[in-house]
Order: sequence, then structure tokens, then C-alpha cells
Amino acid sequence: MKKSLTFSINKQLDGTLARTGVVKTPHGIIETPAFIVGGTKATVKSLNVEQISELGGQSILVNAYHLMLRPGVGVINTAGGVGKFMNWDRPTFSDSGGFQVFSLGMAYKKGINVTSHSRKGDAAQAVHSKTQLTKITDDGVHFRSELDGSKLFITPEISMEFQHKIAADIHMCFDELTSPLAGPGYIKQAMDRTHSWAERCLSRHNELNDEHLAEGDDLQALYGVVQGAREENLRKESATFLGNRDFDGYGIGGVFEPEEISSTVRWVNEILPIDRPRHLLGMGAQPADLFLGVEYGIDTFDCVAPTRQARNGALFTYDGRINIKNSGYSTDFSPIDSNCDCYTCRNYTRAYVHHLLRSNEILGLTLASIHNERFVVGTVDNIRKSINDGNFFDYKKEFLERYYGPDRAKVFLD
RNA sequence: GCUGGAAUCGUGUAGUGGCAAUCACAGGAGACUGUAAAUCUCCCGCCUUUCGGCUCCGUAGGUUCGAGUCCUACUUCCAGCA
Repeated sequence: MKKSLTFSINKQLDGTLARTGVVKTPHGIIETPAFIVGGTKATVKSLNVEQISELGGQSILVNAYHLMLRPGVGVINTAGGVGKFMNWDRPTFSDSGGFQVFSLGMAYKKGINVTSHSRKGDAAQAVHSKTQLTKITDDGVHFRSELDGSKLFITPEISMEFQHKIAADIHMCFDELTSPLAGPGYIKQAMDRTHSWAERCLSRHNELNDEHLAEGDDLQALYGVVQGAREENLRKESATFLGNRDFDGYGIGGVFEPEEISSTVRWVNEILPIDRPRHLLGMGAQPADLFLGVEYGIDTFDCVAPTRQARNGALFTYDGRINIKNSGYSTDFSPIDSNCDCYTCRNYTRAYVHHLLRSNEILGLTLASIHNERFVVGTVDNIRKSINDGNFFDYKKEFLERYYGPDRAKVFLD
């Protein structure tokens, strides 16, 4: 039987959920744990694919919602799939558009994000907002395009059809991501709907794969997406429900706070089938996210924060995050981080990147993005190595104490 | 020299009698987690942690209850004409 995806475990870290392994797709392998690079609109903003390869990126995640708006899935399908379209011949993921149900809905223009608990005033207004661009029904979600206001209706079946045309190696089920301010009643309702949608996604996905099989095309893989927000019983219910169905792997969605990773991810990963890969959707803006995710059984991450923050001047160093646009860096002729092996750090100074970003020169976006993406990709690579070498906890302690300082690091080390 | 016009926070500007000043840029800082994002937020005359106080629209006078806004002189700049 032809498989769309296989996952093999190399090493399980005793007494934890952490493991290393290999995800095998028609476009090659991903050594896990791995950081998947965010390439929403079939491009990693400001970087070309050679730069992604050089900084160690193994795989890119694109977004079906954005690509259906522009350029349209037909274009991508005609191009031979998103990998061919963007000249990336290695593994790809596609996200379903489920996140946009949230970001263009409850969160639209309201500044709700993972740190929203500090801005509850704004977020509470969003509940009554009439400006959101989505309307959710049991059948699917009505969107109004933020590009031109045109209407779009996405059902689980439509999401799968679009994702199959985009033809990434690994798809996500179309899900409903609830606001951090949603109450338990609504979270349950949204989770049940997400489960129903997951069954519809799986069913349509299997039909589409049958067509690929008949035509001799590569099979595509589908991950079920666990929801349930911060509710332990719901998360476990969701993991049980989806774990009992024949998905190729699992996404864990709706995680908003770094503190939720160690609890939520553990609840879920103690239940999900051990032999299938688990992807933590959208988390990885800071090193603690990566260490905690892996420790509690995450195999792959994706997060747009490294590139977005790079474009805005927030750069990682092993001694903590710096804002390269600050005046103090104007005459700092050292690399962004002297221990970093990225192209930017090998060739350019802080003063130069400072100058480029302040001058709105486009090269600045590229150099900063190369560095930040290398930092997170390389960190997950080092985490994988530390598990294989049996010194994960030493590495975690050393890294986090240096990055956050011994006091702040304590939260992540217990 | 004559005739007009103009002088407002580092820069360019808004403001034409009312509780002392708009916007942008520059500058200072912060945020960003399945990308609505090369975006957003805050500060930006002086003192004060805040409350608040002081000062302020080229200079000096004047009119007025009240002047960046009206009048006079001066200074500087701009344009045109000599």
C-alpha cells in the first residue's frame, strides 16, 4: 500500500515524551524535531529558497487561505504544485485557513494575540465587534476577502480540495481556533465542530488521494488538528477523538501562551498515537517554546515570529533578544551574535544591519531574517542532537539560563 | 533702493482673536507566536515619578477681558522691479 507519509522514531528520551525521528514525504525527509519555516504566501518573506536551504530549513509551511485568494489554487495547480511554483523541491506543509477564521474573525483589528490576556479590554470588545471578516456556521466559514471585500465560503471539503490543488506534502484539517477569551461553553461547541469538520476533511481527503492514486500522482498527507483551548478535559477529549481516526499525524492548535505548552501539549501527547508525528501550530517565537514543546512530545513547529520580528528589528542572540534598531548599535561593528554561523553573522556587522533597517533598505529585512530563522532552526537542530546524544536537559538548562538569565529561566526548568 | 510676501517644537507644515499650537518626517523606546504585519503602540519645549508647574509661535512695543492670529517699529529671509 502506497503511503503519503511515514514516521519513524530514532530515540525516545526516557521518562519524557521527547523523541527524535524522521518524517518521510514524497519530497524527502524531515529530521525531527524540526522547525518548519513559515512561507504563508508561497514565499518566506524576503528570503529565497537557496537562503532557506543554507540556513538549514528542511521544510516550508504555506497557507491555503492566502493562496486561494491570490494567486488562486488553479494557478498553483497548473504550475505543478506549490513546491514547483516556488522552486522548493523539499517537503512542504499547508495550513487549512483555520487560523484565519480566528485572525480575521474574533481577532480582526483587535490586537488579540497570544499575549491578549494583558489586553482584555480590547479583546472583550471583539466579541461584539461588527467589523470581523468571518461568520462561522456548522457547515463552514464565510469570509470576506481583506484584499477586495469579495465573499468566500470555505467548508472542510473545500479546504481539502484547495489544499490538494496546492499539493503540499502535509495538509491540516480545517478547524476553528477559538479566541483566548472564549468561555468553556463556546470552546466545547467549537471543538465539537472542529471534530465534525475533521471527519469531513478526512473523508474528502481520502477520496482525493484515491484520485491521485488512480492518476499515479504522489499521495498527500493529512494531520488532524487538536483543539480545546486551555481546558484539560476538552484537550484530552479532542486528542482521544482524533487519535482514534486514521490521520497521518496531528497538529496541536489554539495554544496561545508559552505557559500553556508544557500543560496542553503534555495532556494531548500522552493520548495521541505515539507512532505519528505531532506538529505544534504557530508556536516558537522564543527559545523556551521550542525546548518545552520538544520535551512534551512535539516533533515539528512552525511560527512566523522569527521572520516578522527580524523585519521589525528584534533579533535573537544567545544572551537574549536585542532590538538592532536601537541607537546604541549604530557603531557596534561586531556580528549580531559571534557564536552564530549564519550568513549574516559571518559577513556583516550589527552597525550595518542597524543602518539598513533604519534606512528601510530591503537588504536589511533579508539579513535580519536569515539570522533569526537560522537561530530557531539551528536551536531545534541542536535540541534534536542533544536528545540523540542523551544530554537534552543539560543543553536546555545551559541555553535557557544564558538566554533568559538564571532567575527568569527557572520557570522553564522545573 | 522700491514693491510685495514670509518668519510656529531638529526639519517641513496646520492654525487668523478665546481657555498656548495640527500633521508628517527625523529622533527615543516597546510590542510582535498556524503572517490582515518592511506592521503596530507610546514618548518627543523645560521641570516633575505622578498630580501638576513653567515657558512658548523672529525681536520690541501696542490694541484687546483675551494675540501665534490685529497694529507699529526693527531684524532676517524670499520674489519681482530698479
